[in-house]
Amino acid sequence: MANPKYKKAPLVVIKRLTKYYRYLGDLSNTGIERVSSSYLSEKMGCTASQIRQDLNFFGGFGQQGYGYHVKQLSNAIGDILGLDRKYSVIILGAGYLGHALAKYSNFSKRGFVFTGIFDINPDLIGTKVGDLTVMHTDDLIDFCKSKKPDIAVFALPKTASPELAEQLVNLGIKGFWNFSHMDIQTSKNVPVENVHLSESLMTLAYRINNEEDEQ
Amino acid sequence: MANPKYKKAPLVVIKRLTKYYRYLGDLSNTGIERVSSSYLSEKMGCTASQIRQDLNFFGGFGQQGYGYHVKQLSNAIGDILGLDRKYSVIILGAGYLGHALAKYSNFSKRGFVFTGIFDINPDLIGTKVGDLTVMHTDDLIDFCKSKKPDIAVFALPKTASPELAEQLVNLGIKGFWNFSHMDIQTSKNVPVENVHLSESLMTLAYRINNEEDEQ
DNA sequence: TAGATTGTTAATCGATTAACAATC
DNA sequence: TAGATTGTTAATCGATTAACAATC
Repeated sequence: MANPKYKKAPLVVIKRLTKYYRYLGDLSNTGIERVSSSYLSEKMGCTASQIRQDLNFFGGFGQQGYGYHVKQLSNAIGDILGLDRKYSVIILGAGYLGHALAKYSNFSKRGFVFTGIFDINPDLIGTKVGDLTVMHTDDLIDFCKSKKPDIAVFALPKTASPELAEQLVNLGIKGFWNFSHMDIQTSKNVPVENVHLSESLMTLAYRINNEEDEQ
Repeated sequence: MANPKYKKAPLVVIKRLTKYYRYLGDLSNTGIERVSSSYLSEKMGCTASQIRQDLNFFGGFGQQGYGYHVKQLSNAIGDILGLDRKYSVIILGAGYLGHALAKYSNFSKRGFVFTGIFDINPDLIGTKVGDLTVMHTDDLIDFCKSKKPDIAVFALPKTASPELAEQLVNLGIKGFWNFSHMDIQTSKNVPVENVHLSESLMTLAYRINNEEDEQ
């Protein structure tokens, strides 16, 4: 499944790749065709050396004396990240967070297509979220069997049952995007990307109290 | 403003501290009084050595032969993170994301109190979000002058004006929690915690394609 | 050609892990 | 006391930066 053209990179590199991808998209939108590692490094607040090191890990995308071709590089990074295919995504939890994610158009632009949204709250079942209709969680298994989604989003406020993740993996879910408090663990080694909002906010609190006046 | 009891730590350590805090809270809720670094490390999937190293950075919270007192340690970490005070938080953007954040009760439990929510959409002005009433962004400056909030959340779908952040800093905002695409830069060195959801989702895509079968 | 900028190696820096003495 | 587990130092590992030769 991995793009055999590129060797596997450490996660720190990948996280930075997603940032480069965003900046390159911005540059492309403003019509800029070429960019140097030093220009990008200044914009992004990192070292030019790091950018070149990161990119060179996957092969030579640049040209001496010229720099990098913005669109070409952007496409290459897209390929590395796996954005050259589509992902069917289901959302578990049709609260405000589920809504926010389902309606955020940037995701679909990158190939993430929301195909189902589920909840247990009877007031929500049948209501519309964009193009989708909220389904009952009882229908989740049947849905997965027939539609084979790739990614499951845990947008539930509280902890879901731990067995649910295991069940979903057996139904073919290949990755989890987890906004819930719960830790997701499955017998198969399926990747889980956690977005722990409280942890992010607490980090901000620390920084507010400890970074001021710093340059 | 920083808690003078504790020296300033690298951000990687702080991020882990927030995780320890979460796990300790869980342990505390299930009535467990003491915990060892090795037990915690197994639960969390890290090394016991790292936990001890992290905690020892701030001083000796444990006791040889016994381990750590859960509540005591949790409180100490809370103090380090700055959760021993209250933060007044305003939300910019009353869409689904703004709603989700405002209504998430876990934040207020940790001292983050939402005091205002703003939008430019006339259909939203005056509507209720929990206890709050959505205000027009035109009223933002007056609000800040009188209420002096600490944290501003950028929950806008698109990019806001870059000058807005600068203006908010001059009005006393001490930190930003940024969900928008935009990079927030201000003349004063005010901390910005970014939650770039697309980057997180793209990382998941990479991992789906490159981690499978791994143990 | 000269200038610019990459690709790439080597040096540095910081973070993680291992190990064990201290001590409850 | 003996056992358990921290506190802490030293060793290892990995990531970042600096430097410069290669080359467009």
